[in-house]
Formats: sequence, C-alpha cells, structure tokens
Amino acid sequence: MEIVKVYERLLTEFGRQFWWPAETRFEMMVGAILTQRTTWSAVEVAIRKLKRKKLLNPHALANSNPQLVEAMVRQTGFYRQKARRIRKLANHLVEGYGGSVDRFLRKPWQELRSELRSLEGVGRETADVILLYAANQLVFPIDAYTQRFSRRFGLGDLDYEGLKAHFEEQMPKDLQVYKELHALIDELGKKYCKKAPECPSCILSDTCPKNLTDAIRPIST
DNA sequence: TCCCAGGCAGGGC
DNA sequence: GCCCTGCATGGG
Repeated sequence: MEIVKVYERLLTEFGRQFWWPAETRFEMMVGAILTQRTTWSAVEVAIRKLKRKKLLNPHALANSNPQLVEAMVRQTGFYRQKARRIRKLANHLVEGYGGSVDRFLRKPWQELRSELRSLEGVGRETADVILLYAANQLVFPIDAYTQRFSRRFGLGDLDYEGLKAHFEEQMPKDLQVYKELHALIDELGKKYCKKAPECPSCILSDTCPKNLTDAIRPIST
C-alpha cells in the first residue's frame, strides 16, 4: 500500500480537518494532555472553562489553585491527574523558560522530545503530537486509531517506534500532510470503527466508503 | 448496565 | 520488550 494513496482517498472522503484545534500552542499542549482517553467534546468544555478563568497561559496556570483547576477539567476524566499534569507543564515552562512557549518549542526536536517525555503525563504519543502540531516538526504520532488502521495493512507486528518509522519513510516530507493524515485517520476511526473497534477488517466491511475499500485492496489480501 | 473515548505510569514477568 | 491495573467522567 502506498500511504500517499490512502491519504488522498481519506482527504477526498472527509476533507481537510485543520488539526490541531487551538488558539495558541500552549492551549495545544494542554489539550494534548486533557484529551487522553476521553472525547474531544469534553476537552473543549474544559478548555473553555480554563480560558474563562484566564488560566490558559503558563504563568497563570503555574500559579493557579489546584482544586480550581481540578474543577475546570473534571469532565475530561482522570481529573486529579490531569490537573496536576497541566500545572506541572506550566511550571516547567515558567521555571525553565520564563514562561516562553516559543523558546521551549524552538529547541532541537530530539532534545525537546526527551524533555517532553520527562514530564509527567507526556508519553510517546503525546510528545509526538506536541512535536507535530505545536513545534511543527516532521514527526508522525501513532495513536490507537493509527495502530488499528495499520493492522489492516499487515503492519501489526510493528511496535510504536517501528510503525512511526514506517509512516515517516513512506510519507512526503510535508508538514501539512503529516498533520492532515493523522487527523484523517482519527476521523475514519471515529466514523467507522466505533461498533467494532478491535475488528481488524473494520474498514474493509460494508460500512466503509467504497472508494476507501478500493484504496486499500492491493495489500489487504 | 456495560463499554468506550485521540494514554500514561508503575508494576510484574 | 509485553501485559496488567488504576486513574474517573460522560455519552451511547
């Protein structure tokens, strides 16, 4: 399968997604933590509440009341962890960069990645999502949808790093394509994999758009 | 009622 | 390295 082909099919099917939906890069990073194991609609509510309290900047969040932040992010689930983690992120930016998100994200990406990974609540996927959407680096994040998606192309034996390397090798070195493909795979997953999230042939089923089925036929056998 | 949603950390093996 | 569990709320 050629990933570019799949990308083009998905783009035709769903259109551009314009990820990441955030007004600032700090908001993007906070959103990346809040969206773990929850729906984006819940995150939107939390983001709105944080904004209303003027907490969506490093200094304000770092100096915020922990219980207040917990209340703001409650409906995203795991709210005690998440409140602590976004406050720690804010604190890290204030302590190390005078609260400058720009200075933080401008670091060499390998260095930035390990620094992100050292933060509580920032695992491989969250770090890579931040690298792509906030730091604008050519890094392709592998989330649960992308793993399911990949299994259908016979890539089931690759681990996170292997899968990531595979995508990065096949894809054009184009930020827009990276950002859109990740979003499009999620869109596909949300629309067509809900009823059978673990079904390895879900997007080959009747519920799939026909043109998408065509796109993946070559390697599905 | 049960299952899932754009994971992560910490433990065991 | 892989697998398990706790973390918690809200929607279908």
